[in-house]
Amino acid sequence: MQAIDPTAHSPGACQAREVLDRVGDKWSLYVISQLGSGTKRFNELKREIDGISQRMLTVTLRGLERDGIVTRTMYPVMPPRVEYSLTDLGRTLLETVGTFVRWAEENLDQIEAARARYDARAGEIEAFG
Amino acid sequence: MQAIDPTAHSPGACQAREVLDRVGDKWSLYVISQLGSGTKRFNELKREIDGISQRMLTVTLRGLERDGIVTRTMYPVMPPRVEYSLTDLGRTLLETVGTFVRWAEENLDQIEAARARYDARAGEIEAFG
DNA sequence: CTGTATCCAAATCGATACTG
DNA sequence: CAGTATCGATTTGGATACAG
Repeated sequence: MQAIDPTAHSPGACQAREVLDRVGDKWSLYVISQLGSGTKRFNELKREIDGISQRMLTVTLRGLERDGIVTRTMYPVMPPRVEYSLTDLGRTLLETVGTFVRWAEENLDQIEAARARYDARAGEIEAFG
Repeated sequence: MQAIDPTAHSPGACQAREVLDRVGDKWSLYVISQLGSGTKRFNELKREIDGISQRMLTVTLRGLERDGIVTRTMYPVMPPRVEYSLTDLGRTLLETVGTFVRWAEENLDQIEAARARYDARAGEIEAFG
């Protein structure tokens, strides 16, 4: 790929970081990934994304909605029903996120192994160095 | 893409998050992106990655080295010379990161527009709602 | 040049309690 | 059900000083 060159001060490269910060965080990645399989309700997402708190799901969904990546549809019934789904823009992002998540899954073993080697070496140095 | 299903408790899906956390953060993305154009020295990276502090560059590089994504080569000369480059694993990640960063750059305008709309609507509600 | 160590401020996040 | 509000703990990150 083309390396990003901040020295060029192209508006795109400088502001892209802000986008990556928002959309590249752990929970956003998982919300986008989950919404890839269709429209979901709030608690449905909460159940499916292991370990996310209500607060973080709310915050993440608001951010993605603000960025035009998910839509929020509220049905004024009792009890309330709110549905989330990807926008067109969100679906283009889904492709990218997908390859990223798959990369992580596919290379887990290699990374774990690398970590083990690194930690073992660090331990050695601490003990005998 | 395939949605991640934490309820399945597949070892890959559950631990992939840990990998994404490390490799998906802001600074890692930029370090990987920069190293895509070749081997770099510490201060070279620091200059090229706008806004990164010495501390965060060190922390980020250590993490990526631990995960087997970058190699660190130290030349015992005075003054010290340390070179960083991507491993084979790192180069496979570069592809993925590249599409991600490009997505952010290419869709910056759409996202900014969406944010402006969202914020305008929120302002309205605050003022007249 | 390439770091490490320390301190402190700010952001993040989870838990909990409460609301329409 | 789908949130909001608040609080305290943890994490993160920048600034600074120092070292091989």
